[in-house]
Amino acid sequence: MRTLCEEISESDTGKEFTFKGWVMHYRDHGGLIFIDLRDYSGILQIVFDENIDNESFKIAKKLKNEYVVSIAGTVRKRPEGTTNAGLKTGGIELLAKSVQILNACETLPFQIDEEAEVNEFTRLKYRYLDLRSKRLKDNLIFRSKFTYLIREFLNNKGFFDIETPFLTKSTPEGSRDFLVPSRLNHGHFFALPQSPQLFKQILMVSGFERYYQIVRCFRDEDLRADRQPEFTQLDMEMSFVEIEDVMSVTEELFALIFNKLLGIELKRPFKVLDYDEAMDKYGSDKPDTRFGLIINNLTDVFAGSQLNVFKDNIQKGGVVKAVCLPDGSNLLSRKDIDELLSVVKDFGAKGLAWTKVGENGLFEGGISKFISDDERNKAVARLEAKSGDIIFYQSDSKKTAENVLGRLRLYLAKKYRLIPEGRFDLLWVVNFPLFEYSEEEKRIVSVHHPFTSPAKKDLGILEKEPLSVKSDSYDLVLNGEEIGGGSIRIHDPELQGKIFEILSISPEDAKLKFGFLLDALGFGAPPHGGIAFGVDRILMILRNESSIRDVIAFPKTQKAYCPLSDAPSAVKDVQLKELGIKLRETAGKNIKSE
RNA sequence: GGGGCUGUAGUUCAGACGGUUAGAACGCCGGCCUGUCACGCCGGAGGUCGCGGGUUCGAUCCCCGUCGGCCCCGCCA
Repeated sequence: MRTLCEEISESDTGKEFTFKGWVMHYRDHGGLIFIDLRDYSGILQIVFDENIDNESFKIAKKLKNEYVVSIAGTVRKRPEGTTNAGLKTGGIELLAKSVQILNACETLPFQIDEEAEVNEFTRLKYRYLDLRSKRLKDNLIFRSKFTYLIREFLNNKGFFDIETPFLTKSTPEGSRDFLVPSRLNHGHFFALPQSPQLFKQILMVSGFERYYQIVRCFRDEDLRADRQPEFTQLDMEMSFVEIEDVMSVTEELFALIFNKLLGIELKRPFKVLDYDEAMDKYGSDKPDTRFGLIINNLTDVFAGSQLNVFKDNIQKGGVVKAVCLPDGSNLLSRKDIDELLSVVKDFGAKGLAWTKVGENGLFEGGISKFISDDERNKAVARLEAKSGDIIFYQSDSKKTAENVLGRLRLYLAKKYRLIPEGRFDLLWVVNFPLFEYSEEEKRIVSVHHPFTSPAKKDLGILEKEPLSVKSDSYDLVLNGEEIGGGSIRIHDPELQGKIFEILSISPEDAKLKFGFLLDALGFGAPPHGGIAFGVDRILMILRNESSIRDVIAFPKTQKAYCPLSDAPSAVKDVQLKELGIKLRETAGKNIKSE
């Protein structure tokens, strides 16, 4: 019978127990040895005393860090003055009566729970050791509780957990597919799903009405701190619903998660921001609303500006927008301001105009001498600027000005620590455009995906003004990260056909690529809609981590390589032969073995 | 595809104008220690300075290339 380290307490004093786990710390005092024993529940101090049990004491002498042991003994209160407030079991200890070494451990490539940050490649190579650390272990246990809570909630709400294929069809829109060659159909390939989108819609046609899945998705794109080639989505779909129904279930779910896992009561309903307003005020479709630095439009104020960069741009139809950094005069030296210029140039800005706000709201430095009293008073009023602030201006196309200022406000907030810690800002962004024009492809493309329903009110202008059409889609944003998105889908094959037409996807192509969904829509598809959440990203934010790698058990490096398993790797020629595959000459250069 | 930072002992980091034997801390090995908890004290081992080439009398340091790691842009419906 085995007991866990943190299962016992002072009330167990005098009782005998057996513990099994790892030697976390080893402190040899000559005639007395302490070890901190770690199991998945926590830590317990064990004492070996040569005068009390010489047999086990001799074995204890051989123990080293991370040895696996089984130790039996008696629980006792620690002598006065030797308790450890830092440990949950710090008031007690186990006096060992017998000990058995279950397994030894080689010298560690890095210290577990070491405060200094160990090179991530080494940590990934020995991931099993890194996962012994409290931080990563707690993250994964949290993840398990998180997914359990979701399943419990959705099952109670009448959702069915239904699996969809991993070996599926490559689809043209969206991200690059991971391909899997078919041995039985040479020259044909499966694709791993970017998401179960088409299948969950088909499940609605089948009449399940409420579906969910916590499912792996695959996208062969470049990696980032918040992007892995395989990641986990909470995928949901419902029949006979409107936007409000999807939002309502989502909000209830998130309220539950925050309440049960973080002890935080979320305010409901969540804030809802129009896409246009998000772009206008935050320069982003995933605004971080934890801090100010709101972008303001000053185009009307500077319509008659004597500053040519402002005047000419406005005449061309551009905008002048600005953010005000409170106390910026103190925070930034002249050199800092100069450095900001190169920062915003990286963001795509042509320049960076600025003014300091001095006494009585008068402007100093930068472009102040080109600004009239009237322009200044209006700008100060609109930005609610106070003396000591700095105002940064962008005069450019609406798109560029908003993008630059949106990124500038994030940059400034991070650099000058304006983001309050421990705060969670959840909000919806709605009324996205249905389409946008792709310069690269020289055609109209979907902002969300081609099955997203246009907003009812815009159906009349669908063909005349497609770029003005809004969609019935919604994104959920947490602390400036997009953590989920979804839409009401098109369930009318005729409307779906029109959308493909606008996207310049021919009926033949549409049939080839999505034919099975289009067929299904023709057999009594109910109105339906859904949403999908990035599980890893949510966990990253809830756990206050800076990378999703820290909430994934076995993540990959930025080159999509797994140092633990050495994947991907070359395969034997016979394997390729079976698949009917011959490598191109250029592919051979990087092959290391076999 | 592009930009930035980076690679020195098992780990985290120093290092020098280009010049004897490349240092520290932690870890590891050995010894001492009965109340520690990142125990302490004494001693010891441990280095292809990522890899390849070049310049040089001499390169860990300078130059070129290459491989890897992290962050970002593009990309990610």
